[in-house]
Amino acid sequence: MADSANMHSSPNPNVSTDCVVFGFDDEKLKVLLIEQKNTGGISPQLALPGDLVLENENLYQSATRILKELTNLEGIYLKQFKTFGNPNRVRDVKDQDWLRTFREDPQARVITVAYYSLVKMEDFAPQAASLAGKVVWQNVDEVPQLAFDHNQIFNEALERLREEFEYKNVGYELLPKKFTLSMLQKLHEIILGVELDKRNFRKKIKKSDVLIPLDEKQSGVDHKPAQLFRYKTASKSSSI
Amino acid sequence: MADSANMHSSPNPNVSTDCVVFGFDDEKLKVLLIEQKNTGGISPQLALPGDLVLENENLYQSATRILKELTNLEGIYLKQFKTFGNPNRVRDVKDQDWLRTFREDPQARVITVAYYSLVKMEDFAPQAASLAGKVVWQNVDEVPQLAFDHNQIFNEALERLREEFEYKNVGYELLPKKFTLSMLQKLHEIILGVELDKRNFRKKIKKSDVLIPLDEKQSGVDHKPAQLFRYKTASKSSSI
DNA sequence: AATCTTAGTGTATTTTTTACACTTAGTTCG
DNA sequence: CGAACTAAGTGTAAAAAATACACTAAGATT
Repeated sequence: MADSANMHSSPNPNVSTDCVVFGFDDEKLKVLLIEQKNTGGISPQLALPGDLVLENENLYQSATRILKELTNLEGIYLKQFKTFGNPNRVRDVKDQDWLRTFREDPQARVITVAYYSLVKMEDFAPQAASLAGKVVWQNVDEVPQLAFDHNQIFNEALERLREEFEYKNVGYELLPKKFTLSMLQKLHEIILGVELDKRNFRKKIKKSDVLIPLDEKQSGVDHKPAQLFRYKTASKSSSI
Repeated sequence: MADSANMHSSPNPNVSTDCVVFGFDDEKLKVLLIEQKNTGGISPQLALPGDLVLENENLYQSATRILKELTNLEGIYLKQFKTFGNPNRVRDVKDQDWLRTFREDPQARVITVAYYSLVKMEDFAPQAASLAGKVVWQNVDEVPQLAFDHNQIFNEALERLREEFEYKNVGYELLPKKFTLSMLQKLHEIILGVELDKRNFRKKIKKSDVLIPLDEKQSGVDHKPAQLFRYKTASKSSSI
């Protein structure tokens, strides 16, 4: 089947993973993007962090490795949400291979498995590395045109993130280990774009029974420190 | 990076799609499986219908094409739900290549994009074709050991199907065009494994406002014919 | 005309969700 | 060291949603 173009090329597609990392501070929901290293004067294209899957890693390992390599972020729970595989989603784009360390087969299409995540921005300080010249936190409502079909991937990730917060009523493994109820509430407000009542929110969370109170309080704040919580680890095997 | 094994093999993975087609009659929820053509006497292995993605089709096209080729089912809405890519999920298995028309690179791993669907069994009559020797509707609570990691894929599909019915309260594009409220209720009961109250069910559906009553009634029944409905087509572009 | 089968409908009770305001613990500043 | 500041933490009443429950209606079959 199909002996196309160059000699040693197989028809097998390249497979990559892309990460849509959402970050929140006390104001806005943002998304982590990377920027090309040496832009020759012209406006640099932004993209989601992503790269090809290696031969001996599973998809989740690939996503975490690549995120670490490009942005130095580690210890983040990533959730697979969709695989994008239009035949021309990457192949057509000529001069944007800076986003991939190495196209195994430059003739072949690229199918990408997309993951998303959510982090508190102040707990993580991404640093550009490898092929990324720069990393930026971009407001989700001000995302410019991205490389490839990354706008589509981003949009679907945002949609899924919001669904996750509406149906299940908490963002499960998507948060740092320890957090306060106010942080959690703020998060819901930012993501869903609504204001919530403090007492009702706490009632609901309590009843849903997904949090465990820790023997520990917030520190380093100039007011009454809040109780810290963590999620009950249902610990879904996230290794595929 | 990795110049492994045989000469013309690239490290690019094979990519396939697998379909978990759920069927319901008035009793049970079933899943469509295929069986090897010429089993040499020994017990034949069952598997989900699936095969490699071709060079110039997108993933959704691939899934529908393969489903048609193997089981002759057509016009079914398929929903992508997860991609499975453990490095050894298929490579290790020796004698089961009957499930793939042609392994582009027999050395390389196989990453599979999984879809699920739901059909009313009487509206569709699957027929084995191509490499499938036989197709069977298997009760979801009596699924035997399947090829590869297909049990895992099946289990996750079932989980997702049930979630879909709990959170959104209807199975959107997953059903045939026209149906009665009793059919829809029966479906919910079968999928969720519970009994529902007729009046309350109708109240809820009515309020959720996802159905449109048609100018048409059921025919061919020996009792009062029921009103037919269809879904409001939000018509999500399902082409990727 | 009588019988059979599933369609189709309303109300009272319980549970869940919402709206709403004050006290408490710790920090900072004078 | 006390006063003032800041966010944490808590309960109750009203509204809305979910549940439990049983009969009449329409068409087909005898």
